[in-house]
Amino acid sequence: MKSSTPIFLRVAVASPLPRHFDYLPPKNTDAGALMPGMRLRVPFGKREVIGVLLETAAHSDVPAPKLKHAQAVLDKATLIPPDLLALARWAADYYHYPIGEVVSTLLPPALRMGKPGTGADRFVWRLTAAGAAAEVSALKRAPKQAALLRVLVQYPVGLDAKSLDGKFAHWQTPMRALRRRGWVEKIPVLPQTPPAFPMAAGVALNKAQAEAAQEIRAALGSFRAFLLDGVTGSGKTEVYLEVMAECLRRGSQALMLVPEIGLTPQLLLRVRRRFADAVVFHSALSEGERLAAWDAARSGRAPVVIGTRSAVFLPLKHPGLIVVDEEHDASFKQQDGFRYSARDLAVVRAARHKIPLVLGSATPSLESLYNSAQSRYLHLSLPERAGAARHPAIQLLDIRGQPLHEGLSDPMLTAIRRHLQAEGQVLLFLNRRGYAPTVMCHACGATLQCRRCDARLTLHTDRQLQCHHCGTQRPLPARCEHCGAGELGYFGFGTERIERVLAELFPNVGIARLDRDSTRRKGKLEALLDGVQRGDYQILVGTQMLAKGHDFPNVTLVGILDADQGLFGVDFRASERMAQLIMQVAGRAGRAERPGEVLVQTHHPEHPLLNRLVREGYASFAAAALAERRAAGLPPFAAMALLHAQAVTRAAPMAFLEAARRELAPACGRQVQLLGPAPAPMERRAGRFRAQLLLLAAQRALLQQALTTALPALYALKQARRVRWSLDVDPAETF
DNA sequence: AGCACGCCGACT
DNA sequence: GTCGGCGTGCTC
Repeated sequence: MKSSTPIFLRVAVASPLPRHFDYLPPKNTDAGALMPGMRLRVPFGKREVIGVLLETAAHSDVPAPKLKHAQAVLDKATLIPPDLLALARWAADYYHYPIGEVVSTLLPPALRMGKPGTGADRFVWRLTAAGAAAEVSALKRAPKQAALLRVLVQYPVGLDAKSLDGKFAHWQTPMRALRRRGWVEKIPVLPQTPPAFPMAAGVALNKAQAEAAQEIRAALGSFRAFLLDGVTGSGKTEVYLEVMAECLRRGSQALMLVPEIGLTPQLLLRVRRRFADAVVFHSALSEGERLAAWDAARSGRAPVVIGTRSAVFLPLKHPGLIVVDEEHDASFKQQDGFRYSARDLAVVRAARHKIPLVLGSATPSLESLYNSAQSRYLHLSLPERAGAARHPAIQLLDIRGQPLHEGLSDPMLTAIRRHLQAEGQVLLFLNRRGYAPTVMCHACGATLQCRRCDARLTLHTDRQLQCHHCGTQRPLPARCEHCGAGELGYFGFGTERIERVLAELFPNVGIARLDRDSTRRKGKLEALLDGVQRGDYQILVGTQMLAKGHDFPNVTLVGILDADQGLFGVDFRASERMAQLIMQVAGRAGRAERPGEVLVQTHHPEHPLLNRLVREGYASFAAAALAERRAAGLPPFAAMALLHAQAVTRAAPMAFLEAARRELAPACGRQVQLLGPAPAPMERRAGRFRAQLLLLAAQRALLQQALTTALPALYALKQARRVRWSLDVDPAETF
């Protein structure tokens, strides 16, 4: 039946334009069958692109002559479920990012490019009563139909497309013929609540774990956010698994988000051991694997999905629970393009689904601690370590004026010897890879600089100079490029240098170095970790790679070689990061019955925050750090946004931001502070000059309002054309 | 983003 | 004489 009222399609088109585009329905299409979340092929300028239908509307603001017809509908049913589409629209608003790009990031690449959704379980074909009674001999002149009929007879419940593909080369045409005869019917399969996912029994929980699990379990079926706070080894994972199991028993799916580096074989093994059908989702999957995982989540076939940041956008047929493990981890925040926080979106998503959310961490972000204090989250603590191990004692080593042997103080070396003699393993943490971060000419004092960045080059043991900011490499020159003298000295320490020194000091001890360089080759990380477990190595030297995800049960001494880096960073979150890193690394020690020892080398043993951390623990540190944030009017006590610009010329970013400030100022009023513009602390990076403008407001709504008001004008600025600019709402780093 | 149009420099 | 540099404009 044709309707006389025109229908307009609001379509999200992947383009950097912050709006949707209106179209007329495709010709010869029943517009009533168009559902939000379907993909459309639409003409866009001079080309054809894939768009996603956001909604249909009875009117359009676009002048009629401009409106074009969509070309075709690519999906028979809604591809992106309405709840997810709504989340995308919310996120596009919140992050002030173009809706087309946001919707595009929801889709796995295969679907983005217009390939058909797998749809394997959406329809089955089965014989009708007439078909079952039919004589195959009546199909003598249609052997393909006859063969198909013989197959279908064996499957009274029907076969889906995937099964048919496996049994029959070109079944579509004969199948259509059989349907015309009325012998076969095509039935949509309503993905029913998965009746019983196979699930192994869990381990017995201790009292604190059981209580935490009980609190969360009781919230299933409603929205409630929990901050599950427990030191390394306190058994957060068992609590997650227990609640996930209950979620599955109720026929719902559980989504678990983990940091990029946290998706370790160890964790996967634990999850898979409990839930054999758990599906993994991360950006390293192939196109086909991503599509399969996406579809498994969407159809409800996947009881558990475990994935990194982007998994927060997976469609879920029966959402029941979201878990964010290591919620403080920086990798939940996308750092380019659509700069969303998967952790924050998980909270929003759980609230919209009316399901519980669990944020877990041994070192919660100050944001989450603040939200707990405000009673927005329920704070659950797992106080002690599971098993017998005690929390390791942390001790500061004052290295001011102390002799250092290539970065290692006497007390540190003594402790290393002592623990090695006691047959313990030693873990040394230094968040700087390479051999030496500075190469300086002894004759003229010039340092070797990256040509594309305002940064010094790091020397590596292969005598290559590497820029850790843009990745460029060049060989170490024989003489100074400035004065021609051949007196280049190497200053500072990286993991490679520490490794070499230790090899000289402890010639008979196995040393493993774990950093991005030593684990670049596939399988190398696993091999090193296996070696550590087997006891091939007694000393581990490494970067933050050591802090995350891996257990080192025989490590009894943890040495943090340089705690000072984080104390005076330019970013207001530097001390929070350093505290989290120290606690995470410290947590690697003493997993077994042996108590661990943690030594922290510092030039600032009297630093108040560092002292709080070491003497009283992370919670005390966090309270002090939060008090500082409050006094300074910084997040989480204020809402922040960062307007960032970069260009090959020095002037363009500043010119754009000056103009942006003029546009923003009236919208900001006195309630929203504008700070800057100012060149970024490292102004030039990878050949581009960078600058930024900071927006700060006591109330988030005011900040959002100012951005919403002024942003269209920013897109229209002529200075915008000369730069690459981006807006970062809730920036994780202020550069 | 992509794609086209448009106006000024060094080459088959 | 043209090929092509990137400034400018536009996408329902």
